Amino acid sequence: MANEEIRVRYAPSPTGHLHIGNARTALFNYLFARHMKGKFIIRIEDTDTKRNIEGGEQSQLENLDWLGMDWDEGPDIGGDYGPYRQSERMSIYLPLIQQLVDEGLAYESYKTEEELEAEREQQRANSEMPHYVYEYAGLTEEEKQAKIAEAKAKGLQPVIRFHVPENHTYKFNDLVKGPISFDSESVGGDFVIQKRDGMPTYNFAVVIDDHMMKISHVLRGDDHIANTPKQLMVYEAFGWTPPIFGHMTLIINTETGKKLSKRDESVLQFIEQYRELGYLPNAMFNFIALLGWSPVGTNEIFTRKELIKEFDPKRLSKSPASFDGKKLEWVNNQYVKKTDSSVIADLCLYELIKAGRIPANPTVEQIEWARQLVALYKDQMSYAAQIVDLSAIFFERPDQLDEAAMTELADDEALPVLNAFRAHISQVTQFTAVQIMKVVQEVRQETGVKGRKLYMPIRIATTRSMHGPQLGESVELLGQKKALHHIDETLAQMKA
RNA sequence: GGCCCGUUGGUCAAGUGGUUAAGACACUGCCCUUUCACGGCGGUAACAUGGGUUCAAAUCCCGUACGGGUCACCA
Repeated sequence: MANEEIRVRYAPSPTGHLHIGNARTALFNYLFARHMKGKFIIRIEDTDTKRNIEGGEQSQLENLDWLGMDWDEGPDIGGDYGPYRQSERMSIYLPLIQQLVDEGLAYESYKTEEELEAEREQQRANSEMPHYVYEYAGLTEEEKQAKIAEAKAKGLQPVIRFHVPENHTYKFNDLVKGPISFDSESVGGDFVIQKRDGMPTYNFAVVIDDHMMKISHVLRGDDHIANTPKQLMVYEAFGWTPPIFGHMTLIINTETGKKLSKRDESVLQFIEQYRELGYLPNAMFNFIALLGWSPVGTNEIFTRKELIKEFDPKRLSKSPASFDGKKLEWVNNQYVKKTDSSVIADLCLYELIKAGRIPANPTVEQIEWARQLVALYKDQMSYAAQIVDLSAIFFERPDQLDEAAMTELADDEALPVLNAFRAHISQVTQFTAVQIMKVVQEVRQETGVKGRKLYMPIRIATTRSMHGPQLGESVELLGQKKALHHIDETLAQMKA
């Protein structure tokens, strides 16, 4: 095993969009593969035909791609160990299931779901752990056959259950958690390996595929720990060597302290939602890599390349990772600031159009205007969708001025400043930031007012707010007409 | 309930027997600045708990408490 190629996989079921938790699993597998110069494989686990959704696989792949992960083998590109969809691997599973049955390691089970549910109900009532009870216990071979014949006569379809060995301890050395062991009694009885509809179950198919695809390491969520002994049993039954397992802690919601649940609405859970808000893929990649893993130094901002270089599964955390949306915003802002303005502008343009702030088919002038707008806010923007609120003063009808603003305007010097500014600014032919600031200087000379007493009234009157980006640029983007209109409204208000 | 796992500042998170117990986010002070933001320099604040082991324990062992995961013909 030691010299064999490192091969890891991300194996989603196509039941929905790419969830943060899954994205993280994929990402760590990806980093591990790239770091070790091994292979990263994608396999679709679609054995639950009822839960598969239209476009689920496509969405998973698209979002991985958006995050910047590439894979060496997968359902879309094939590979030497295909097919890469479990639903297409029936011809591999079926003979192996039969083999176990022939060897007496698995058997047909006719207990119905109702019976099983009743059984579990009863056990819970007795405060026992719910578990399957061997249905042919104490029967002779003849009696057993008779029971099977009876079930068949009723038209019942069996499932295939795996015989769980008794008095056996299953141990593995987890890459993240260290040594873990389970007694065979603790897995809940003989488990199903083939469902009534003929499909293999997860715990069976995953073993077959990982073995056939020569997977060397399995990095997955904590929630799979309890499945591991079952899988080890299957490896044992076939005489195969299991891969190395590493169970990563789950991502929890800081507010509730619980595992991020898809129904949890306090946190956006899907990669697509962040994409839609204008988050940058590299920032998401960076942030997700820090969820349950920490680099050696104190730096937290890494390129994909650096992360590949730095990644070490030994540094995967043992305690739960908490999803902190504020931190994500900060990380994304770090990226926004250093990303090419035109990229940010395009994302913002999309958001502005979506918000109805600019038309769906903007003119060249409108696009240019939007670019200038974005440049003003780039440094403080966490993600592109924020441009909509940040730039509200350029779109919404001016609100009432707040008390603090009115206090500023109540100053004796405010009125002369505004009157002078209005007189000059209405005459400007080239309405640019440079010209506007020139006017401000003229007002200064004319009135003798300077500093805050000069700038603040102008800022408030034009942008209708005490705060905002650079004055010249802001007023330029407002446009002459709007600026004058705002000034007039303000003057009217001051007289009232 | 059984079995598994975890517990360092408000929130994350380094730390693997001897440290002034990193760093980040958030909060906050000062500086920069016409304002906001960005940026720079500071600040407040932590080893769940009780027993061991040891010259020495956040680090190792046991118990307790709290939290989480899992117990499907879902993955």
